[in-house]
Amino acid sequence: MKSSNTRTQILDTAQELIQTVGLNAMSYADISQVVGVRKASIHYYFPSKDDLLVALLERYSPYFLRVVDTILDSPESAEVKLRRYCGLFEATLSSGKQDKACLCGMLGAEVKTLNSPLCEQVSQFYQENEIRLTKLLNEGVAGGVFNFPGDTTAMAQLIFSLLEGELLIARAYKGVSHFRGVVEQLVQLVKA
Amino acid sequence: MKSSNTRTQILDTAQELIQTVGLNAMSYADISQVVGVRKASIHYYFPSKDDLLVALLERYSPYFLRVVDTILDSPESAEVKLRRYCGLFEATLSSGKQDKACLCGMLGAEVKTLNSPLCEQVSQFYQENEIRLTKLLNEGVAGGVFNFPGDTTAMAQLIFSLLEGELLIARAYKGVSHFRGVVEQLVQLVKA
DNA sequence: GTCTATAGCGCGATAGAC
DNA sequence: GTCTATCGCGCTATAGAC
Repeated sequence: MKSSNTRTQILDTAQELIQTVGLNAMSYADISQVVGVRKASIHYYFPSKDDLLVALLERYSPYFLRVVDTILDSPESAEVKLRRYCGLFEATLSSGKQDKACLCGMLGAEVKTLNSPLCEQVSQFYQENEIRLTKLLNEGVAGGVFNFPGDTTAMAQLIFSLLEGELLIARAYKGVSHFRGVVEQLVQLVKA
Repeated sequence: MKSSNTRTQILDTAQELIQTVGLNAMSYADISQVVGVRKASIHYYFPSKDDLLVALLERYSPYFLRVVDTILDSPESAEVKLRRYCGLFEATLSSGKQDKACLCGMLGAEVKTLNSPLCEQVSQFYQENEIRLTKLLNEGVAGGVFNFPGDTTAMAQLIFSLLEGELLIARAYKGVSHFRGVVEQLVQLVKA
């Protein structure tokens, strides 16, 4: 269908814009210009901006987590899995014309301007990532690949915050090279 | 002077608002309501929003870095210094009515909407923090308090990204307890 | 489904009285 | 310095023709 294609284009464009400039700096007019339809057409698919954002998160979060699950289920070593997980974030950073952050990282900054169901969706995304990272770390520790002090849950939280923060810092500061250096340091830490 | 007092109130309010909802969600009207003067009066002190933001950064960055320097110059152990540095971020999170992020962390998310002199000020802040963290880590390693693989520069970048990211995550997710858990994990990592 | 047209509001910013 | 008043713009959103 042509209609669902427009819908997808709107979602894709909105996501890219939010990941670049943030939710509060993105407008229907911006989307309109990229997709090539009028603002009113966007309202046909997503009556309010909240509707658009809900649809965006309902698409983004399961997709991202499914990719993570694929990594976790792969036959690679825990170290490779961790590198691939970090690679998802690096790919986000350097895809597109401008450096992008994680969708939910951007929304984390703007979280106090969201209504509560949306907050819930964002924090749910964080939680699901931490759960998967914990599982990954547990595997690595059990297999003798990883060895670090403290507990895996706290370490998973540390890694997730680090990646989300690093995406924002790298955008303003040194770009991908900064990101890669930090990931390498992280891998050293867990292997030690 | 009464005038400079109003100016300070405007800066304080603007900073708190940006650290809570972000630059693009904050308006002169919002500041006006808190300070109790009209929008036009704010334009008297800061003709444009950029002027306000420049003044804000010129006040925030040196102040924050001076506090960091005080910590570095104290006679404490490297571990205590690191904990106190992290404590600066925790204090930011839980001061005020709502959870706040670091000013430059918020601006990092919105960096693609800033003009280049402002970007420069933000990335300068990141750099100065990383420099001081590197120094702190070097001290700890030299004194035998810290022991971790990899190099201190990358570790400093990791810690800074972690703290900036954690402020954003904790605001949406589990608040101060999440933050404290991650800091504790970090301290374990560097001491190992 | 997509369009034109427009309502209604909040924004940053300025002019000029006091 | 602070005010009232106002301009011009961009925003979200809606109504109604095609």
